Amino acid sequence: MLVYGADGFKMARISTREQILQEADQLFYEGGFEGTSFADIAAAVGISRGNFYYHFKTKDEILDGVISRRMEATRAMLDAWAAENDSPAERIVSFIRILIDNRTKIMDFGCPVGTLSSELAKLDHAAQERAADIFGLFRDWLAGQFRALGQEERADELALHLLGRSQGVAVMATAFRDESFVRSEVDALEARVQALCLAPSNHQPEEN
Amino acid sequence: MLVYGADGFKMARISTREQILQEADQLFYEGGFEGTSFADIAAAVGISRGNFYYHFKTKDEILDGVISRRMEATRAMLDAWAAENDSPAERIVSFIRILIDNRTKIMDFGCPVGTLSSELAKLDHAAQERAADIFGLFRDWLAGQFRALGQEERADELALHLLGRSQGVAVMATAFRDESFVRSEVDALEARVQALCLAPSNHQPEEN
DNA sequence: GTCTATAGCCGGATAGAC
DNA sequence: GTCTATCCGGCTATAGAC
Repeated sequence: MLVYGADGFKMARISTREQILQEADQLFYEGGFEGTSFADIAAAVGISRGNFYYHFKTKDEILDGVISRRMEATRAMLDAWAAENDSPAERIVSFIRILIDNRTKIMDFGCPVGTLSSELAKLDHAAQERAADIFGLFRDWLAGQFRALGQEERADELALHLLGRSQGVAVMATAFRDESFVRSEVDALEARVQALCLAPSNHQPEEN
Repeated sequence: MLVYGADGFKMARISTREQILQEADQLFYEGGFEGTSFADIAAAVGISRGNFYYHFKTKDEILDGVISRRMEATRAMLDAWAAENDSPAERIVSFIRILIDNRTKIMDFGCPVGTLSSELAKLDHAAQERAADIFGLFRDWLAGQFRALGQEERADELALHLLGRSQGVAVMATAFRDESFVRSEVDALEARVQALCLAPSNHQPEEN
């Protein structure tokens, strides 16, 4: 399928399959997996439902593709954060800042990873584990940064804690549709990372 | 509808309406609102689908009833915690402990309040605000306890923080199906409350 | 690769007998 | 209050023409 630029001139060749995954990714985020129908995706892409099945046999196949796509995107984002920042503390702060950068969407739809994982858990869906693997990427990457900060022993614990904190922020921001809580928690988390920097060898006090 | 006890003798009269709400409450928690059909609820109650509509005209009406039911249950639980414990610190610890007491269900289905609120947000459902009001009950009650602990200024902030932490724990526990993280976070939160007790007048250090 | 047409099922919702 | 029977629409999925 050909996709034309805004000037109607420059054009890029994006495979229909890729376009389906792109739209499905967004729709699954904004409307949930169950809440999104084939018709919704087909309409967003601009193809017929019939054509759809040429590319994906079942809805689960699309979900699988969407999760793979998110895994790839996550890896790329983590690599970029590592490349853009020299210190592990700055890298961790890059992670924390996604809460600020994406606050509007988070208030409307929550965290893409957390909400998908929770929905699939309730559906008792086989792909729930794969969805949680996206959390695994963040967890391992964050643990690596904490190790580089000198937190050898507690690296994984700190990574899980930070992931959990960010999930809590996302859920509360969605529930109350309030961004002031996002900001105060982000400030507290950033202060925490700074404190770990200054005294890396033992347990750290934390303000919130 | 008559409900017989295990001995087949003693019996209690529970209205069908109440029984529907009871089953719907559990099914919405375990399978999600969208994931639960009228047929599911009717089967759980043991009535026909047709009979159903005598009690509730629409699915949204059931949701409304379930939320009201949860509000009532929450108020009763908060009152009980207040009655059972003399100190505000012990009351707050009662709240924290629900993560331990319900850990098995939380690992399977997450937090009933958080997951419902997130699902309704994605569905852009009118009842999302009412679902968040359940959080509001916890928020206000916790803030009251923090005020009693001498945290006049930061009472609401601390309440929101604690609510968010518990939501983060629930999401991570569901994603990784791991309860060790639940325990370590609960320990950290309890220690935090103790610290607030000992030095109530200023910002508190926190271990996690 | 893309379309139209359609099968077959299941969802919410209604009518009316008992 | 409870039932059976039924409508209608949307859903996933398939068949086959172009």
